[in-house]
Amino acid sequence: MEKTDAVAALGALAQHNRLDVFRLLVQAGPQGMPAGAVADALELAPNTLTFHFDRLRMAGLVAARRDGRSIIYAARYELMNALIAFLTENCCRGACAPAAARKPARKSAKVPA
Amino acid sequence: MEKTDAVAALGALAQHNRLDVFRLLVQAGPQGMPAGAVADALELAPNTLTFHFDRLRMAGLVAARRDGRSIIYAARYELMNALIAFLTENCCRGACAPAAARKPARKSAKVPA
DNA sequence: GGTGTATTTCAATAATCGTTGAAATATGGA
DNA sequence: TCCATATTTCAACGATTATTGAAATACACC
Repeated sequence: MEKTDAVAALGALAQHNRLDVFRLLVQAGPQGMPAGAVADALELAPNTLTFHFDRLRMAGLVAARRDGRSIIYAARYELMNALIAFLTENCCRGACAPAAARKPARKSAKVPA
Repeated sequence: MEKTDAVAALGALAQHNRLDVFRLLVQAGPQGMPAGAVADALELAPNTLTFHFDRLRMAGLVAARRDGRSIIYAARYELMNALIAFLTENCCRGACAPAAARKPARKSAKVPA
């Protein structure tokens, strides 16, 4: 991951509403959630939410697909893991060794339900 | 870690110069680096650097101590690890299980040199 | 085609952010 | 005390950000 991408991802997450949105999607799992459901859950105006979705999407943290009238947003775990790897990979000049100990989250996973 | 703290930490890292500063300190290890050395390494004006140090410090990502005329800044690995834990701990409703697999970086470590 | 729902676009606004320059403060040494 | 170095404070500026309201677009159903 490039530094510019990391700054973009960090900036996208560095806002209360967007962090809420992202964590909601992270918890929703790979199948994602319709925009309207996110709006209801977080009590955000639909246009405000579009603005935040855009920023998350441009940072690569979220993917969108249409399903009928709804647009389904889903977290992109790959990018979250890349960001975490970027933050830890140059740690301590080897004085502490967390990067190797970390296993990235699977890109996608079977949903229990 | 509270959401507000996470937003503060993410916001502190979401800027090119600050991300450079933080990563430089992360790589410098627990003993830290004088402000002037950081300014030289990144070619930043001293007052600009103070501004960024302040933001990193207020976010808890960096600690400062005086040594003679210099002020030594050091990364706070504990907070970096707390942030990573916060981002991953609610992941996927258990669909992927990265949080348990991650070991935090040690708070401080002996420096090889 | 027409209606209702879901989401996005656009324009406007206040608030915050990053950088600069000049001046101030703090420390160590002669 | 006086001087040089290291860092911080302050005021100002243009740029970006988050939110709002009104209008537009996209789709499904009748």
